Amino acid sequence: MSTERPPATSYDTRQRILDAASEIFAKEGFARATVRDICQRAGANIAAVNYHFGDKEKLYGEVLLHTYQAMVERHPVAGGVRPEATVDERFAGFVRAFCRRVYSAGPEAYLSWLMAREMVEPSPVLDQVVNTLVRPQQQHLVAILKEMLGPNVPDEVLRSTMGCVIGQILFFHHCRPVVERLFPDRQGRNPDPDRLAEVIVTFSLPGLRAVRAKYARGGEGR
Amino acid sequence: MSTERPPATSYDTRQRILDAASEIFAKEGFARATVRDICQRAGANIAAVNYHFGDKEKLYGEVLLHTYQAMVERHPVAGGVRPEATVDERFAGFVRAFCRRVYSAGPEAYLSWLMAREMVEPSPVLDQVVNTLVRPQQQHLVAILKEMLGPNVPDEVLRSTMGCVIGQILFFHHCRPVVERLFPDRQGRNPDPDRLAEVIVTFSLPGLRAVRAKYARGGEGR
DNA sequence: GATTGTTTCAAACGTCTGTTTTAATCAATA
DNA sequence: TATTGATTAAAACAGACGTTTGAAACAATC
Repeated sequence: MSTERPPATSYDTRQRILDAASEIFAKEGFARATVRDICQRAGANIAAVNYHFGDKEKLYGEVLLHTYQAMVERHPVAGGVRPEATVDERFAGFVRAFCRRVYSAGPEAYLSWLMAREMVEPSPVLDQVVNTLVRPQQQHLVAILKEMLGPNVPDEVLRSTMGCVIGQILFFHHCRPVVERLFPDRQGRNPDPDRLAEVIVTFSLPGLRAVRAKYARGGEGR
Repeated sequence: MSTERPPATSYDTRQRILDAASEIFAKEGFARATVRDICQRAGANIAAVNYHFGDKEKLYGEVLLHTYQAMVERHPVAGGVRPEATVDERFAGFVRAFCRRVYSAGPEAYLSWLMAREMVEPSPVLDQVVNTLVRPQQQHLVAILKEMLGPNVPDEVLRSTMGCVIGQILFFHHCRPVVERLFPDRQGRNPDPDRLAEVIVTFSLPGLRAVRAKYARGGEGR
């Protein structure tokens, strides 16, 4: 339409490369993914990556940022629960949204795979991803947890508790190869996000109350 | 001493390569680790890997199996708690032993790194590792959980609960790059295994009782 | 229609990797 | 001491990879 942005054809190749790259990076990882594969799937020439993105690493950076951004918009952190709801409900909303992110299927699952790989082979963009995209999520959860655990809980316990919650959510994703081999009958099937979220909430709420009770001093314990 | 085993020198190179390889595979991953680096660190010739192990992949397989085996012997699954102890104590022992395995330092940490990489890029030996080394650990935990959750709990819930427990333990290991960037003051420091285990037990016991209560029918509910 | 700047293309470059080769070295046997 | 088999060593091989090159194709401007 306007003359300010690059013409349609070039934008298309750029976008096609981004799409192909997000799939191949997610499935193969940065090292095993080849620019030849990416360009072939995108129907572009090998030189296109260097022309449009500079090099393989910058392409990867753009893929990771875009994919994470899209996922945050697709599954907002509150999980559809209004801020006026009870803490327990907001907690359940957070867990449900997170589970839906992690246990999606198809192209929506690419982010989970990319991030899992980042945990083992961090790339230069991870700093930016954490600071601009992960931190808001973490702050949302910590705010909820602070409300649930009371004002006296030390920061270290708050962090551990946060780890307990997120760890439960991520387990079946991060340990999938082991789970698949332990239970071959379940092979290839993702856990149902909402049912998993329900189990995690059932499991966590009493634990959170126990932690609160442990640190409730000064007339807080009922 | 005896003439039956290979002479000392050759055994030494073989062992030196194994040691060097476990470090480099753990730190760099299978793909980024080069046989040149491994042989240089082992003080051996490049051809030694192929001579003693066949190829890079077989060397890796032996490294993973040996490392896992050593860790199982170093931190037995019961965590020093006797079988006559209460379920809660045995549960705490399991969690503590697992935490100590995952959050060791130095060469003892190699297994955690190797396994974390396996979760993202499974190798052919993973089948054997899971079946011969992981499964006994899992069965030990499941036996404890069955005792804690009662007979009526469905297998799927049992599995989810197991995931909740292991997920909590693994979080700070599997998500270390994110945790480091969220809390730069904690950078480089592993969580203290025993304190983390304590938090996880405190957090989990009430959750486990809640799950038990949920599935306690037929005169079980008090 | 000529010109300019952008985008595509095929081919090649240079590097790094796992592996193989072939000869040298070593230890033990006869 | 001569011989045999196992081990080490240096060098080269063959393939894959990210990147670059230089020309061709294209679109927009004058």
